[in-house]
Amino acid sequence: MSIVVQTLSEQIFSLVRDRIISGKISVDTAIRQDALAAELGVSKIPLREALARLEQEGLLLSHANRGFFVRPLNADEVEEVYALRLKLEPDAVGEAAKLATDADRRAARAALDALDVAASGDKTQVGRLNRAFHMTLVRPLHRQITLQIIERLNIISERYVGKHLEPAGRDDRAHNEHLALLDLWSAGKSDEVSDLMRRHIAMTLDDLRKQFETEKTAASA
Amino acid sequence: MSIVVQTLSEQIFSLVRDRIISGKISVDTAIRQDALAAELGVSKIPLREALARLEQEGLLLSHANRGFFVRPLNADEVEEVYALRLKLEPDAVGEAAKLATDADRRAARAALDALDVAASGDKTQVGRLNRAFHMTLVRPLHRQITLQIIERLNIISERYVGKHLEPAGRDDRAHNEHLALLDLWSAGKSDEVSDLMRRHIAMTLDDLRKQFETEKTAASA
DNA sequence: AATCGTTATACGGTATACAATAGTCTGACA
DNA sequence: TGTCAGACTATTGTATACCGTATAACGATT
Repeated sequence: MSIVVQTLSEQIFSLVRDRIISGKISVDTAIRQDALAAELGVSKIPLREALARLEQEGLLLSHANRGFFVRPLNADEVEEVYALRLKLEPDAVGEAAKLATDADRRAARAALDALDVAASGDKTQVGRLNRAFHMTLVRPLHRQITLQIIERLNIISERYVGKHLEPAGRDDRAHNEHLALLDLWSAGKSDEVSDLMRRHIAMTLDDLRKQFETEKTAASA
Repeated sequence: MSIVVQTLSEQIFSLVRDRIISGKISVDTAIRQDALAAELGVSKIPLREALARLEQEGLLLSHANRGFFVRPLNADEVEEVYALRLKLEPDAVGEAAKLATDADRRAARAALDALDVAASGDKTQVGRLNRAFHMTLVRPLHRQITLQIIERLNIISERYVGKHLEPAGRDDRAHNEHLALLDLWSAGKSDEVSDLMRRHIAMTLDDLRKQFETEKTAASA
């Protein structure tokens, strides 16, 4: 167990990232740097470093001399992000299943348990823990860039899921799928887990599409 | 033509990125922040923002209180990056071929011309212009995240290519492949250009593999 | 030789200042 | 009444000076 020192900039990065994901920061107005820095009790240097990182990560946009804005959501990007996930994540999870150690399997199990706990309790954590679970299925691959990209795609997905899918029965289905995924994965059934992951992602995309559709018709009504 | 204001931080980002790509910055020693800032005639604030971005981009690594290091190259990462490119780039180029406008085609042509000029002149620009050409083939897709990811993968690739492949006859082959790519792409032959791109990437990977092999045996001799 | 202090260097961060720019407000003028 | 120039304001982006501290290098000690 290696201890990891985190700089302020890195802590702020995660903190602001989570605020963006959970929709706590307005999309239309620039982030007030002085105000946010004061609120967090830091100076603007580590804050701006974190914001620069977040722009690189695709969560923020910056206009010179106007500041940083949360990247707006739109239906096209959903298609894009899920298309990318479908290309990368199922294969990665399948390969990772072959490489997973006992410790990896325990970690995945633990992540799923934590997700279940949150699902029947602190809903605000569901998104984060869902992502964490997904990532444990990829991590044994030990491919840093692949991992980073998949994590980034999961983060963006989470913004859409959190915003548009207030689960109704969805919870249950996700839970069952996750359980099945974990079983196949733990058994090293590479192809099967790969297939299931493909379907798992595709179904979420489908839910999002439908939701976007109803929201659009509702808006035009 | 929209004018774009660039902050210092963004300029430094590109500048340092190019230095990393071209191997001008040592891999083993931390980047001396005040020295580099002084050399560039800026303060450490925009410099550190740029370095934070570059870490997010996967070109640097930071250890708290020790600073930023150039990410070391290794054979495993080559496999990883090219595997990712093969999954994303051929399809993207194929799709983009369908969507390209006349202006897009002119831009691609121009990018290839610029690359050819550099290939028989200022070799130091070949890497950058090669990447620029590749990106013109993807750009009409208008998928920002896909584009960013592919560009990032191309940048990482460039480090390896620049470091390990001193072209001998390779130049010619690349030129011919690029020309064929551009023709198919401009003709909107989606599947064909996709296939050729797959082969184009695979061949470069193959060259890199061989080179790594000979370098390894040479080192152990 | 290995371990343990000591010291120097550079990093991460704060506080403060300031020029440049974008947005806003105001008032004159058509 | 509408609009347009110009003044005013707020905030960004950058610089400068400074501090505490982690890390590494070095030397002393056993």
